[in-house]
Amino acid sequence: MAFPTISLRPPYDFSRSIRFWRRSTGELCEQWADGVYRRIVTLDDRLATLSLTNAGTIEAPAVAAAIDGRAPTDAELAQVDPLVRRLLGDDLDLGAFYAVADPPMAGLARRLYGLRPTRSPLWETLCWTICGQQISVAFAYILKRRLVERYGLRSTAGGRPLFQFPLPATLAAIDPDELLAMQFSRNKASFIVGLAGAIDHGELDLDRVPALPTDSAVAYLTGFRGIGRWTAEFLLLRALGRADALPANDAGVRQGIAALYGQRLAEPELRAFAERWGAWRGVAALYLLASLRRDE
DNA sequence: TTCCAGGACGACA
DNA sequence: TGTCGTCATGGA
Repeated sequence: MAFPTISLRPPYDFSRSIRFWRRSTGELCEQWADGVYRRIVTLDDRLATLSLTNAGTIEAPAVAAAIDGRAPTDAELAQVDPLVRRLLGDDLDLGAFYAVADPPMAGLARRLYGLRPTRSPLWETLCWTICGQQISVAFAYILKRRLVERYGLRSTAGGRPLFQFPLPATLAAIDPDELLAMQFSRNKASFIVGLAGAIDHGELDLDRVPALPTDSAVAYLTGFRGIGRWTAEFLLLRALGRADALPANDAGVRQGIAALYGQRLAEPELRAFAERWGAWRGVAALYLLASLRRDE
């Protein structure tokens, strides 16, 4: 069956970009198997499974899109096109980043040529980031998986389970003690249930975040309990692809700089160091994180 | 055993 | 305003 293709901004390495955030095979809200990326999306207020496969090259990138395993209708395609572009970060001009990279970063960019990490929904990413506060990534994946399995909406795609991340209203209604039993810390349980409630009550409006400049978005988000500066910056980088959002307190970013530049920097020094990348400091942070992975 | 992971918060000076 | 203790778990 032929699926419509969506042309993307070059350079773009689909496979490398999809793999970037996937550091666990236990991820339930997205799938990457047999060259197909799948995620539950909302079209016309109904849930559907979006499938993407590579249909181009790094210099002429394109993806083929399917909805629920079939070709999307014209009306669906009109919604899928911008959704896919947001998901794959098509607005990010890697060529412009590569042009401002200093020699070590330029070397890293050559190694990771075409990497433009996939984005994920704000609420899901916010919860994931809170799961990841302070603990190892591996354990954070375990926490997220438990949350999704218990409270998410299960479906099946490609013969495997695929979940919609639990809605704020669902998590707002639970007793935080339920999360303690799943090995969430008291703080994490309180943060997630509290933020879910803030969204459910209209106090926290994640929909307004994309329209805010990065500094304003950080200020807005850190006004809520459980969201510190690292969480806000990491969220903006991962969920919205904000090129200038630098999670300077990130252990991985610090490691990446130590490995690439031989300097172990604390947060204030790291922010000053990152000024060399200007408005691309967030993308540089992503490349630093990628540089630490054995499979890259 | 100790330290460190993709930190945040509250108490305290 | 800046520092410190605490929270939680697992791997090195």
